[in-house]
Amino acid sequence: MRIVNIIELAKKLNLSITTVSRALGGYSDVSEVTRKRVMDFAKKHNYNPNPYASNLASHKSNAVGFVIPLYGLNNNTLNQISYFKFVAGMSSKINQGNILFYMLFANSAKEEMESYKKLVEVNKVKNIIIHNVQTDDKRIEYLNSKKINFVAWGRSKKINYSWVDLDNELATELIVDYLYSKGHQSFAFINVSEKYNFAHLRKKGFQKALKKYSLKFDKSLYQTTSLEDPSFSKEITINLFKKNPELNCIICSTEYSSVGAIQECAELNKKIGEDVSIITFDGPVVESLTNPKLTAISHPLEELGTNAINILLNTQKKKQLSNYLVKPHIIERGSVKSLI
Amino acid sequence: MRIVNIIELAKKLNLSITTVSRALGGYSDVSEVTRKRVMDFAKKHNYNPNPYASNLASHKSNAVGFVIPLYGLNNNTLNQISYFKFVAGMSSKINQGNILFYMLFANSAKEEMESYKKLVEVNKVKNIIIHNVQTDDKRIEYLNSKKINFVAWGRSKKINYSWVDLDNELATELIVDYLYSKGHQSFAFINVSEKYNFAHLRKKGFQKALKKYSLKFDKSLYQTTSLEDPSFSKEITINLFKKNPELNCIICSTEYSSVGAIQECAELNKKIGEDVSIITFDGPVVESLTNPKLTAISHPLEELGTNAINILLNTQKKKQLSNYLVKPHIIERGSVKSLI
DNA sequence: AGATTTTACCAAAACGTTTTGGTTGTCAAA
DNA sequence: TTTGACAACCAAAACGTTTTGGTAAAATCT
Repeated sequence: MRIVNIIELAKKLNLSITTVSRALGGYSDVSEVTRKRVMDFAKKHNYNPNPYASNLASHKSNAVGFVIPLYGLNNNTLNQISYFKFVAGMSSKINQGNILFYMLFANSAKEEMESYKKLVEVNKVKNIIIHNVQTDDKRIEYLNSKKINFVAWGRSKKINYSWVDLDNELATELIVDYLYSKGHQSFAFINVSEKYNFAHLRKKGFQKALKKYSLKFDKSLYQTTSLEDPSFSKEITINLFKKNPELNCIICSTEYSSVGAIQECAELNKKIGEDVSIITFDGPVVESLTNPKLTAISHPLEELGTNAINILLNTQKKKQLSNYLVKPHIIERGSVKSLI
Repeated sequence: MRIVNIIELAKKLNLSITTVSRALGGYSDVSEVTRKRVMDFAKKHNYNPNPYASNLASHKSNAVGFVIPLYGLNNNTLNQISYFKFVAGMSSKINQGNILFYMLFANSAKEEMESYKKLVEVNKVKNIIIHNVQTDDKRIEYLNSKKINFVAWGRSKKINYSWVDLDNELATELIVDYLYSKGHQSFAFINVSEKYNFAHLRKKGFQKALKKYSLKFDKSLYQTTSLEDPSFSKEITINLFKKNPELNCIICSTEYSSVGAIQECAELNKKIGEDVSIITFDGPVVESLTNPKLTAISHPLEELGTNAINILLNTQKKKQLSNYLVKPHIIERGSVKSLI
């Protein structure tokens, strides 16, 4: 006697389909006594409304969409694992609520935009999380035009949307605080091109912290690298040492650049954690696969994902912009030598 | 004048809804002339059948489910990136067809089994891809009892299901072929515990190839390591060199073990590609982040994903078991020295 | 030419929900 | 006692497809 649909459920309960539906849906025109009876009975028989029927009838799906690009910068594994961890952070919320989660992959810019359209027009998704936001982003334009509820992972310079982000400014500030507390007063910073807003913010925090300790911003110790090429950051490291033979401390903005720095230090026979201190933004490689593992500023992608979906589901009801700035902290792994 | 559903489509075409539906569905009771007219018109107006309506009406959902574990062995980044790449391989097929793709995450064994049940009972998914199959797997039992169409990524010892897998036996055979062709006749093999079937097959291929060249299987050169701990494989490497001071060639079954081997070689001042040759199974770390990058046997996860979903969608119609064995090949990156 | 099969089409039912637009009965206010 | 408001319920329509069970006309066979 397995009850599979709302019709059988209503029959057994001696109620109309309408009342059962509205009891389950939390409407106020059902008495509390009846509601409890319905809910208990539904739970007991493990009734789950057919999502296809329910989406069809209600026009709104409680689905969340996410598009992962597999081209350009995002074609590198380290970036992909970021997406993975971010999505994993969303998972518990998705599992709890009865939420459909649609993840699409895009192999080109064109496919990416089409994926968003597919989410909206085919899958009828009303909630979307986007990332790598540009100022004047076409996706935002589109999503607004379709009145889709969305949250961005990362901030562009012009913000008129809900977002979550790492506090990149605080991150570099904490790094400098930490290094200073270990007696370091001179350090190179291998950052990413400032056209990326997160890199801009990291530089800002870096300079702010320097000022705090009355340290000078030395242009020859500040370098930017492309986002993907480790060999390029190796060259940067070579040049840094050439220009500054005394250099004994490097801050890296990406895992790739720290891998490059590690390799060059090995070649120069400089021991990390001894002759040279390296501190970086955390990630899967430097946390366990480099030798030595690197001291890093945390980059809690799961937390970002969790907050993104929380905000998404809240703004769905409240219709009000909201945001969350994740606070990082230092994770010591011994690649920074104390000079005191 | 945007056409959004089949009703408007039929009206504009001066055909019945039935005929439009059947033309699009590829039924034979529609003339070729009409079919072409319908298909062209539908394409021109970017018509996509509402998946909820279509699943509801047809009782068979064209939805595909996939569960990613985030606990135990699968909690390590390198394993997670495997899932990611596998899923990415499925993506183009999913994007093309009007397929709903459900991806769930599980933080415990209990949650994992529940995720499969959720896919089947709540999401009404009829097609599922599973992985890490055990002999006598509870999931298979469950999926069979619910008559769910599924494909496994990987084979257990007892197979009565459709599957895709890397040809692990051929992989180690090709590795030995390659090493032999470079003049190597003695090599260590750091494998994984044979309780994993893929490791068993890799050993089998290894031994088969040894026999081919009349080489002896030297027990002291064959070691197994845990699947996650790089420091452990470092110790194994130490021991290998202790017992076999002449050792100049190592085969690694996982990225972790090759990272361990690399680190130990560095400590012993043995140059890779010169003093010691290393060859491994390919992955994101050894392909670009180690120094040097390692020569490897390809491990095309995307291809596995693509084939898995192809088989899944085919078996849906034909109701016949099927499988696909992906052929690997050597990718030279200079970590193997030629002795000839 | 008449009978049969095949081709090409269609109206209506079905899928399992949600939503709309009610109705009925009870209770308080007039 | 009538009126209005409210609480608690329900029948039927709607959502956009697919499928079922047809029909009429054309083609083929006897």
